[in-house]
Amino acid sequence: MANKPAQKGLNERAQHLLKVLVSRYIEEGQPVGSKTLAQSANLDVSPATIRNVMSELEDLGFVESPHTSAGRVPTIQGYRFFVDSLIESQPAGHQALFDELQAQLEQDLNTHELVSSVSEFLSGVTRLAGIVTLPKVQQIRLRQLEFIPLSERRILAILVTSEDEVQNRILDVHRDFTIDELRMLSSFFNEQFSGMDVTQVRQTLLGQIRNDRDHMDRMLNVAMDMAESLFTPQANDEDYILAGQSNLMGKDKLSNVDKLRMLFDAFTQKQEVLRLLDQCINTEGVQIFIGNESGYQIFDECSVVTSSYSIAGKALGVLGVIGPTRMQYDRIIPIVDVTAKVMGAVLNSRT
Amino acid sequence: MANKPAQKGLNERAQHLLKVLVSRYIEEGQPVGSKTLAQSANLDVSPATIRNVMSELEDLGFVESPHTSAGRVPTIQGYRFFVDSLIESQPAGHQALFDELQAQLEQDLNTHELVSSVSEFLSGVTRLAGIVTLPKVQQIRLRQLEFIPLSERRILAILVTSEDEVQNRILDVHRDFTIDELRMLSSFFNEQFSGMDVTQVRQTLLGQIRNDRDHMDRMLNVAMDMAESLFTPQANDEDYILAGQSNLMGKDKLSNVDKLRMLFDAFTQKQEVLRLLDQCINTEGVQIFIGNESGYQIFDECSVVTSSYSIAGKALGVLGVIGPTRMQYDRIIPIVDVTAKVMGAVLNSRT
DNA sequence: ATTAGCACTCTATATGTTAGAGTGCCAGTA
DNA sequence: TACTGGCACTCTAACATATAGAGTGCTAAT
Repeated sequence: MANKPAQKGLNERAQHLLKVLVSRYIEEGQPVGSKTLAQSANLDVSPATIRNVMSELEDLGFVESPHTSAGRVPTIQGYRFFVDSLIESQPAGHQALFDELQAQLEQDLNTHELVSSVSEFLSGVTRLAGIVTLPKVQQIRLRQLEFIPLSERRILAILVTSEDEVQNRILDVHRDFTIDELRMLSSFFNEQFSGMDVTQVRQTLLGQIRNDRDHMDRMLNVAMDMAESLFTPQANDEDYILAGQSNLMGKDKLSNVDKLRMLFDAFTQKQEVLRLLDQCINTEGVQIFIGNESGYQIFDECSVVTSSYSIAGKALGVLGVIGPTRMQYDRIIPIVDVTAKVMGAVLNSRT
Repeated sequence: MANKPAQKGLNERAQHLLKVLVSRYIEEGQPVGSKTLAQSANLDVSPATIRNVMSELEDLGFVESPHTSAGRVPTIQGYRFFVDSLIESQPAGHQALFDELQAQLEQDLNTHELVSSVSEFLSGVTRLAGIVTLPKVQQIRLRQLEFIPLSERRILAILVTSEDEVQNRILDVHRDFTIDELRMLSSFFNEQFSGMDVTQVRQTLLGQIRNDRDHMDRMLNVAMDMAESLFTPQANDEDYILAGQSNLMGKDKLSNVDKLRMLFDAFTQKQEVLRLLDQCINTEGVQIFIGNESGYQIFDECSVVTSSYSIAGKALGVLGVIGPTRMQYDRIIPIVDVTAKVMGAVLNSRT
């Protein structure tokens, strides 16, 4: 009566055993046998019974055996079930650590430094690779815009954002501008758009163009053209900062040179990694990709644990850690979770 | 009469044999035995004779034996002698490659992109890690300087250099400045210093301060203060761009995980690597560090081949490759050499 | 449903054995 | 004196073989 199959033919005992098995394997890195398991799980059953259960679990695809006499190892599906249903995350015991992080971040850092700090924090605490994307520029507010003439037909545009971050872009334009003209332009922009976030600016611009472009004077028309190229998102908006990648060296499966090399190359190329991270940005809470679940071959032997960080409810970027599939999920998950929250809080407080 | 000891007791035949031995070892990666060597060197002597010579070479510290029956391997001293006296560098056969490089660099790249391109070129052609320092800012000419007020007591200074490179620095100042004041300041600076290189600017400033600071009006005094913090070299002047570090993975001795990991960490920390590179900047021609010669433990199993690149005779930075001690010096050395020259030429042509 | 018992499988480890490569030295030769 | 052939010696890498231990799956008994 009590031991009815709980879900998908996995009764409570089987779940408990799976949990203990995965935990032990994560700790030891060795296949777990029936005898060991019988001792670890406080179940008062014999190894033979365990063996029967293991056989079930193997049929269902949660564990597998490297070879005949070698105990069992969790499969990706096994990890997945473990992470989804069996884990009880320690509600972040490391309060002191996070206080320290927060204190550090509240110093006068620019965005780049802040992102680096967080990435290094993640890598340091987890002893894995930490990764943090730069905040999406579109969602950052414009504070100031200035133009400086460089040479004939080249203008340097300087955007100062609410984060004290400065961006430079060189514009190639169709004709010369006098200094006065440039001054007019910049004060026009500053009056109109200062304080708006970049997406808003873009939308406003597009709206104006549609409505009454014909009625505007030539000067304004020029301004519109400029602004368009200025507020078009640029490739370098999409970037991340990685820390502690060397932590991945010599980690069981990853000690395979070729695998590791492909992974490191992917970190340098960035696009593939970015595509994966982009998938996470609009997801609430912690997201986990185990092994090939991500769909990217490079991460075959890896797991990626991410969470998005946000300001005023708007997700600005993604952070997380990358490590071997055999990682301490129960410890890592709350760390990533809380780190994202701390980062969001710090970003919010400096608005 | 002909076979007199040439130098340090190394007669011509011994030198020839050392050369063949090192070449073969670089190619094959296997200890070279007397029989093999007797065949490879066209000397018409028996293996027994070779053995006698090897014994000498071993006494002198040019070769060593991993174990009793394993042939000989060059020592660091052996490589050194090989590189200094025995090598005949192929005078850069790869003309086509360099033409391609030059063409690529002559596109409209900013400094950062240019440096990256060169680093990737080096890594691609040599299949080792390429490294290129950013040009020392001090030796770059100032083109334009602008100030933008950010908030009370904070001013954004923008330096545009002759390379179309833009640098931002935020200045914390003691009092507020009106926009007009800032305008005055910037036009003053531009009149005085535009076209000078940053070192010159600094020197001029120091001179003026010494001479007649008291006689200047308050405004100029302020300007001087600003300029001082503005033209003080900053830490980020010292930086490099590394490419193809993953090429170092799985390279004989470097397959040792711990060694490789230390090396990768050093690349991330940068300071140690930078200190080594800095030593090279004022050296004419190609410089080579073999194994522990560099004095840095991290490079124990590595060789570093560098050359400085310069503009109008002034060395601006250093480029080179990093690889295992067992690298094809005869091929690598001219590549590094010519690359430095091409880079210098390109930088020169865009003045 | 659970278990003890047993035969079976597979790995990891140790132990030999052997072939080959290479050396160093000695005595002979030009 | 400079070279060489010959030989005993050493060491490694590769292969074969044996053994202990871990763990399984099945069966028959509870």
